[in-house]
Amino acid sequence: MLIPFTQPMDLESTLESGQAFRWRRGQSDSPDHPWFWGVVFDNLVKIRRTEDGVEFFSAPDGEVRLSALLQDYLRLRDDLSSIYQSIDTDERVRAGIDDYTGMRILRQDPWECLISFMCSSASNIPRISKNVEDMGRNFGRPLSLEGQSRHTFPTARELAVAGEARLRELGLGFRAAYVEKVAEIAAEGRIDLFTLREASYDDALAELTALPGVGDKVANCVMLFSLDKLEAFPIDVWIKRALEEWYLSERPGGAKLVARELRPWAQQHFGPYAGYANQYLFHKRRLQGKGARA
DNA sequence: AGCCAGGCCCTCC
DNA sequence: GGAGGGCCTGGC
Repeated sequence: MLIPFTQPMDLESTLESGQAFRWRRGQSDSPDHPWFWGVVFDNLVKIRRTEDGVEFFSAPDGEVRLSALLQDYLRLRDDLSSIYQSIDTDERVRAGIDDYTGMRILRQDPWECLISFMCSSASNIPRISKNVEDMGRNFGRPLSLEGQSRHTFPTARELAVAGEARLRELGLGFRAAYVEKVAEIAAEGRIDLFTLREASYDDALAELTALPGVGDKVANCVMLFSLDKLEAFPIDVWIKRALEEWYLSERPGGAKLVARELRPWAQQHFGPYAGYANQYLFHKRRLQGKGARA
């Protein structure tokens, strides 16, 4: 099915910029319009950009049923031109926008997003992807589309039943205990992530960081990528480097802001779509590498 | 070999 | 309140 869409939409940077960990490139496809395979809300989806829009296939829900959800997931209703206008305050963001025009923040399943970013502590994207995929394969339910097989991301109950020991076997390391605890909390209904979409930024942050293994950085990722908090501003080592070198190194005395002051500064500086600015700066910085200062 | 990764938590001062 | 070390594991 084709979702007609002529506004900027770059699937490659959107799906491969470290927001989500389940997207894989299809093999032997036309290089101009590669298929991306992934799992979205209990559906196996393959998707690609075409001249006219976004084309996709899905199962077990058919394309007609999944179309609205996918538009939602891809945030096709975000008006990128006005967002760009809002965050384009300097040449650094401008360069990111020029390089990755059409990169969008995703609107993911909050549960999968939370557990995925809990797994990101002191890790890296290939390993996080492996952890998430392994959790699905071992504790989720099978999905198939056109002969390809993947698994749903496990529910809170499924992960709670799995337990720390089995999660450690999958290579989650010290994160396994946190995942088990949070899965138990969610399975018992002691936190409802979807209602946090309606909560204020501060309230959502407080609720999330009360969870074991969830600190300021992970909470901001979850809020940005799944809870509609586009002002969220995750500060990891890449963003910290980028801010310090690109924005703060020339401050009087070269005084560096401590981490606690960094986010308020960024949210003030970049405005209500600070999370979009974050994503463009992060993606550009990460692909440049830690040594690049230009 | 030893250090570091897209953090978090706990202990100390 | 904030600096510093420990934590699983894989990769260089």
